[in-house]
Amino acid sequence: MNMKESLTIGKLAGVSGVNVETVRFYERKGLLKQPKKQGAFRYYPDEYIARIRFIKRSQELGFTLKETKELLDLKIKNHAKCSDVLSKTEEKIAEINHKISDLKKMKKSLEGLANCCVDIHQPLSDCPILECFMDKREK
Amino acid sequence: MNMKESLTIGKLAGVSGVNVETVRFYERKGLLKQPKKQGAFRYYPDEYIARIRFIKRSQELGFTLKETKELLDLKIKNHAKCSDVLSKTEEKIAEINHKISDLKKMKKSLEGLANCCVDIHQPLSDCPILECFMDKREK
DNA sequence: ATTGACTCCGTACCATAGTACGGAGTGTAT
DNA sequence: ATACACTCCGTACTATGGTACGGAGTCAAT
Repeated sequence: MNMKESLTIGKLAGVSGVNVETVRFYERKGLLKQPKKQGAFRYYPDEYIARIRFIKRSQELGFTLKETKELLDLKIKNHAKCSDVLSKTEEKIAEINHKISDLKKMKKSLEGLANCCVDIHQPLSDCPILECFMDKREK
Repeated sequence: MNMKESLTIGKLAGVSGVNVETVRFYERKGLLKQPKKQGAFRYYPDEYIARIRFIKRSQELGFTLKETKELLDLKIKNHAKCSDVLSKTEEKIAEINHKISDLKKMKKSLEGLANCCVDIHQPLSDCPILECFMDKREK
């Protein structure tokens, strides 16, 4: 086996930007499946890199490991179970839309604050971000 | 003091959707400041409700408590320190933009999956979401 | 064939974000 | 005035998401 091309756990962790122990942890949690061992060690296919990066980013976007696993498990195996996948997928899309919408509200609120810094004449509430998820009517 | 109108810790927690202990925890962490006690108990102004809700939602959007505190602390006290606030605010806005952009990528990827369920003739990769943060060129 | 870096695996530890507990005190309703 | 729910505070425990450790085994280069 050519050591330079094969992806051992250490190299996988290195290029994915995580710790070796984290890879093992994800395996235990079922987010990564352990590849068949060739001899005593495991060698990983390249797509594990994208998988690990997805996991990290998904967490930064507010999904737990459990939710991230659900996202990664969304795939069609046969068309019989398609409706299951479809409903779960649509649920996740709705959740994502809600996140995007709330992030946009936070952003607007922060932009208001920034404007106020630029233009001294802008009025500003004490802590503008506080109100960002409130309905216009409630303000 | 009129018990029905004053916001004790239990009522605050109740309407904010968190545990009493969580309110105390946030106080210890500096996310909420302890209001002056009237007698032996604390009574909270109404804006604490919005504050706690903001904290919860901010976490669901992938911000840690520390980052959430930074967001809540973004406010202008005097125009001298405006440039500090401005640069931090712009940093946060950039972070939010990045989140929105990645969530949109996830969403597109899931929409592709959903389409594939609807239209049996759509081609589909094994786990479409895996590639969602990749550059078009890399695919 | 030996060295040195790496893997394996179990287990223990860590930080973050809460949650629970329990005894003492307090507020208010009856 | 007494009952009862609620507050206060410190401390201990929990779940999630990792990190660290250590002894044994392995790979591949010299």
